[in-house]
Amino acid sequence: MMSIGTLSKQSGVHIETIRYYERAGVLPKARRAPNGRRIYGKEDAGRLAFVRHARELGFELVSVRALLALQEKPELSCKAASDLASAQLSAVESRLSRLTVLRDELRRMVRACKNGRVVDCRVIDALTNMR
Amino acid sequence: MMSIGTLSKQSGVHIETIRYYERAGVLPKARRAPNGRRIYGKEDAGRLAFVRHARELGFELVSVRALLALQEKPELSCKAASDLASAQLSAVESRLSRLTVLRDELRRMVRACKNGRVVDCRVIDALTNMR
DNA sequence: GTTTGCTTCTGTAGTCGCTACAGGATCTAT
DNA sequence: ATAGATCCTGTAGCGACTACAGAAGCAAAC
Repeated sequence: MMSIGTLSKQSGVHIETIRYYERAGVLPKARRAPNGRRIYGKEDAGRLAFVRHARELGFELVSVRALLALQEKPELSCKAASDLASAQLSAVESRLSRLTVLRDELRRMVRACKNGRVVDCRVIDALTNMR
Repeated sequence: MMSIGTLSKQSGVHIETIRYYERAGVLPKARRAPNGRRIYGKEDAGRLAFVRHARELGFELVSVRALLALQEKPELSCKAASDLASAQLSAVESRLSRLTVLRDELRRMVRACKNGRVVDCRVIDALTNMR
């Protein structure tokens, strides 16, 4: 049993974000103490961790909700979960390859600029005369 | 000399985005025809291309504004431009390494889920019992 | 017992980079 | 003259937070 502040410190998730997650429906409506304050148990900490981890993996909140819905019906096939993960995987792979191209271009840009004048600057030049 | 619609088609940038860029100060206030409509020349198309390319490289609009300000003072050293590009480069590199970790984890998750039941599903499990 | 200061509450507004209208004006083509 | 395309401004919406304002409660020092 802990307050929202404790959960926040423990998880590293801002208080406002925890409340936002409740509003957004990825955390259940929190139990309240008689004074109206939210109280959380271990289960809540686990669910918050689940949400955070999914977010870090790039899942959007709609996908997180979908995964949570699956979790609550353990008799179903996990095809849907695996489909979500596959979709996520190809999104990540395409971001990776795009980012690799960008990194190479930025490296070239930085290397080409050895503190000359802006008029000779390859950084700006690279952005201006592209393709 | 062209209309905003033509510039939009030519550049592949939405009309609304072009107007937004003007509002955001990364495109100059457009020249207007007597009827009040925006008209653009080659120079504007070039600047729009600059902005788009910088955005695709992950520069935020504030950085784009900074790069444009540099561009207008060609007598300065290009250290500032190169600093911006270096910052951008390390941001991209850290995103890359994070994404690589995520990709591996997602691959493991997908491989581990061979359409069993949710109760055995490694996708959800991987998100729940992490670290 | 009161004052200080911390935590929490709700509700609303701001962020970034667009995107999508609504409602009106104006252009072009038939 | 009329239809449909294009343009204008202004405002609101998106996602995933983040940041406040103003009120209430709580714990501890004085």
